[in-house]
Formats: sequence, structure tokens, C-alpha cells
Amino acid sequence: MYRTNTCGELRISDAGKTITLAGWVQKTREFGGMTFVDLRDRYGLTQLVFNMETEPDLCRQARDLGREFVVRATGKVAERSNKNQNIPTGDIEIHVTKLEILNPAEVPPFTIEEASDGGDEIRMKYRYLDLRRSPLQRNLALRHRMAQEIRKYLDLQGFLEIETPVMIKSTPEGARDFVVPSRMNPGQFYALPQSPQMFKQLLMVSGYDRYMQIVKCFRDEDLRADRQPEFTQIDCEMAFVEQNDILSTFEGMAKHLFKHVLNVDFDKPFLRIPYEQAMSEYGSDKPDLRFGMKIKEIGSQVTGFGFQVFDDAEYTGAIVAKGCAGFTRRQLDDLTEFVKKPQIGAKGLIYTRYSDDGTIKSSVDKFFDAAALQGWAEVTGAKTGDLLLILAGKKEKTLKALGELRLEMGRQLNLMNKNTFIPLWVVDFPLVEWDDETQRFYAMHHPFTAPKPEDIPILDIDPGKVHANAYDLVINGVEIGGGSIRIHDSRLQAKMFEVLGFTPEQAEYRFGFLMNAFKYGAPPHGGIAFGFDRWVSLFAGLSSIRDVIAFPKNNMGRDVMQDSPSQIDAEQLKELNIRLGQNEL
RNA sequence: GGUCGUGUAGUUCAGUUUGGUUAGAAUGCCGGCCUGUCACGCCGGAGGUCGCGGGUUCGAGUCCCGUCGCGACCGCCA
Repeated sequence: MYRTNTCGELRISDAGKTITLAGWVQKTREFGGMTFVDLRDRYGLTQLVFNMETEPDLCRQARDLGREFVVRATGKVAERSNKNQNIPTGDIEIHVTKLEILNPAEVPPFTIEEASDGGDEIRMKYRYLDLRRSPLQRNLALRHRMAQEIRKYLDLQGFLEIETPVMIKSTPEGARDFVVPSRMNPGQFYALPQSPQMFKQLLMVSGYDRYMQIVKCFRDEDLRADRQPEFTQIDCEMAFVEQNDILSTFEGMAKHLFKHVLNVDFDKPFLRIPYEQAMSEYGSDKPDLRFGMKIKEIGSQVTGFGFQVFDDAEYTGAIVAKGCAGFTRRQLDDLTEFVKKPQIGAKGLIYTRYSDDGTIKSSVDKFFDAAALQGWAEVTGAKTGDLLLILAGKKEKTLKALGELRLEMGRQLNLMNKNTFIPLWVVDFPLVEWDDETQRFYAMHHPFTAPKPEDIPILDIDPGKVHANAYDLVINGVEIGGGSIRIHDSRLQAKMFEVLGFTPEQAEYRFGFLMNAFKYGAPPHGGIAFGFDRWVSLFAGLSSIRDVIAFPKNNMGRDVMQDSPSQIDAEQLKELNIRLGQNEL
């Protein structure tokens, strides 16, 4: 046997046993007469002891060990005279009788400990070293645990895990595709799937009425801390269901995960909020409900006083920051700067302080008297001691800005505890959105999403007003997953393509196989897909998904360890029938 | 495509506002001392194209222009 135990399991009850451990040297501490070595593996840290008086050769050998040497040590488990409360193996140590260096190591560029001294860049370059650290190992173990629990739950619900192809047909709708040239079919390309959307719908047509897959998806779009070019979805589809069947099945899955991974119970059903309410109350389609501070419309209260900004505004809204009447001029200026950033895009910020001493002071006192300001308090629910923050402008933009301001206040006031989880369903999304640039409607979810039956009559007249049977699971302001009931009627699907501005020929070229399939008895069906990486990072309390992916890419889509993407030889290009443009040569 | 931040020792950073002698600290590394450490301690040492290129200047880590890397965000992501 290579080793008899791991570095995390020995306890005081093992004292006296002769054991063999193998692992990495984390640190050596040398004294005149003795040497301590911390030996690490995936399971923990165990202290090895060498005594110069009793075993001088071994002790000298131990002193030559460097950080991250791979060693095997045999010895006797002994109770420590000085115990370490901080680690699980802190009551024991190993009196080593045999030490083997399995592999020496160069000095690593950063320390491989719980908290490394290395920054992101160097740790990404040496990802295999960073992955040795316990925070990363915990994250990947959490990811594994969650994947197991998901499969366990869905298996019990009768879902089949079915693999779908990775090389598929390119569909220009939605995100940009990554493409793969076909050597055997010169000039033609596969695409990597943005999701297995059409395949899972075909599986419904084929009668696999409960499908699931934990699957890689690929989107060639610009990245963020929570977006990678390749990412993992928990992809699911069900036949013979209505929206509520799907929501309750996957609410069950979410609760199962919370219970069995974090030991968090939810006794009540998740809140369900229509899209329009989410937008009007939180200025976001993924509201963070860990705190209130709802947006209140105050337009009718503030117009007609001769204040141009309000009088001309399509919309005026406010949020109440509880207990913030004491904000300094400096703090308010900073908030104004915040909302004026181009990313937020507000023209300015108006505020009213309802001070503890009863005085009311606003940044627009010239136009509004105390009675008017008191009226605002009544409409918004602002009390003595509160601060009212007001934005005005175009409705949609102003709501989004208020939503950002609300989140900023939530951060400043520490209202976002990462150990509190408030899940909700956002429902009744619009079916399509208008794009000014290309002068056409785009599917908000995807082109197979079913309109709400009661809205079908206005699909021709006013597509922008049609609601969809589409839903998102949102937890703490993070969109964890989303899905819809699908269109299973080929005539309605054809109508949908028409609304999206496809000619019948274009629809046939891109989606013909799906529409054909629907002619042969498609069951009513719908599904959902979850961003697995985001869900793991949420459970891990992290804001970047990179720390829950073993080998992630940076924000330019590069793997800085492999240094990919990279050029390929002329020979390979020739074989693939690809000629590069002048810029790339 | 855009906005912002950042790049100095193996590593993490200070120094840049106001240009001026030999660019510092901590940690890691190497050597010495130390028999109960576990962030060990003490003494000593090595270690720098200040991202790269150009410009201004008597003089540039510091100012200007360009460029590259990294990070965050907006657009984008059905």
C-alpha cells in the first residue's frame, strides 16, 4: 500500500499506530534540535516530527525538504505535548522513522496555503498550483456535491440523463456561435451549442418526457466575472406539463440543494413576481430581495411646481434609505457621481433629508415647500431620519438607474448578507423586444417560447405587448436559471418566426428539422436551464464563477496557463481549407 | 466597440500628487543560531530591463504620446 492514511484523518484515538502518509510539504519549521514538517494532501494537514538527538540522519534529511516536495513518511502516531486547536489533526503528530522524497519541487512562485500571497494573474498562470490550495479544493468539492445532489433529486423524479451532440448546426439567432471547420466538408462548419435547446425539444417529441443533462455550453460573447465562453448548464425539459408543474419540480430541486448542501430550509413557497412588477419595484428583472427599499413612483406628486426636471420627465421615482438623513454632503455628492456614471446614465440625483430633529431639507427647496416635501414622505413611506433619493427621466432607463442606486445603497448599508438566500421566480416575461438598430423584434427568451394563450390574439397587432410563458429563478440578485413553455404547434411556431421577421425559407433553413419534427406528434412541453457555475459560486459565497471552475479563461477568453487560443500551422489550415485574412498573417 | 482602474524584487505592495544622491517595506528564498513550533523567534545575505517603445528635460519609476498585459463595468450575452 502506498499510504495507509490521508493527511486529514488521524486523531488522538490513532495514537500508537504505525502509519504511512504521502503528500506535499507545505512548510518546515526548524529548531536546533528538532524539525517540524507540515504534510498536506486533499484531506488536510498532518505534522511530522524529527528529532536531531534520536534520529540525526532523518532530521537532516527533513531539513533539506523544500516547499511542495512530494514525500512519503512512515512513523508512529503520537499525542502532541503542545496541541494545535486550529486544525482537526492538531492533537497528534507523526514520529517519523522513514522518509522518502518521491519528487523534489522548485520553489513555487506563490505560497500554497489557505490564503496565498499571490495575486490573480500569477495564480491563473500556475492554475495547477493554485488548485492545490484548500479554498479551491473546497469549491470544486462543493461543485461535485451539488452535481451529485442534482442528479440524485432528478433521478428520483424520473429524469433521464441523455447526452446531446457538441458539434451541431449553427443558428444565427441569439449569441454568437463558436464554429468548428469540417475537414471532410470543405467550406462548411459545425457550431458548438449555445445550449442543447433544440435537441431537448426533439427528445420530447421522441417521448423521453423527463430529460436532464449537466452539459457544457458555448457562447462567443464578451465576458464578465460571472460569464465564461464555455460554461455549464443544468439543462432540463419535461413533456405533458404546464408552467406550474415545471416551477414546482425545480423549486423542489432548489430546496433539495439548499437542504442537502447548505442545510438551509425553506418552509414557504418561493415568491413569484411578474416581470413588470420586478421592473417597477426593483428596476431589475433579477431583483435582490434580501432587502426592501422598493422603488416608488412619485410623478403625480412632483409635477406642476415649475421644476423643469420633474415636469418634463416621463417618469419620476424614488427610494427611501432608512436612517440615512445624516448622510453628509460628500456622501450625497458621491451618490450623484455614481448615478451619473455613463453605465448608469442618470442626469442627476435629487434628495430630501427627513432629519431626526424634524427639519426637512431637499436639494430642490427652491421649488418645493415643506408641505410638498411632507407629501412625498407620505407617498414613499419615508419617516423621520430617512433619506429620499429621487431620479427622473425616461421611464425604462430611470427605473434601471434606480435599481442600480438601490443596489449601491444596499451595499453601502450592508444589507446584502451572503449567508442569507432569498429565491424567487420572475414570471410573465415579454415574448419579444424591439431592437431599434435592426428595426425588428427579437425573442426575449428564445424563438420557441410559447406566448400566453390569452395574448395570442394580439400577436399580430402588437407583439411587444404579448407575455410569454417564461420564467427565471433568481437568488440574491443573481439569475440562476430560466426557461419557458415551448411552442409545440408548427403553425404557431411559423407565426412566431414571422413576427421575428424570418421568411419561411429562412425559418426552414435554420429550424426546418425542428418544425418537421413537430408535424409528427409533438407533446406539449417546456423546460428550464440553470447556470451551474453561478449556482455553485452563489453557494460558495463568491462573486466570480472563475473560482468554481478548475481551468477558467480570463476576461479576454484566454487560458493564460496554456496560452490559448493560439495559431495553428499552415498545414492544418490548408487541410481545413481555411485562408487567413491579411491582418492575421 | 466604449468607460474606469492597474502594471515597481519570486510574491504582495509603498514611492508617481510636487521630476533630483545608491528605488524601499513585508513576505518568500539562501546562510547562521535555536528541542515544542504550528503566521515560530533572532542575526545576516542575495534578489529590480520600475510592462514595452518613443518623446519632453541638464535629469523620468514620477510628466506627455503610443502600445501590450491584467481586472471591473457598459454595449453584447435568444
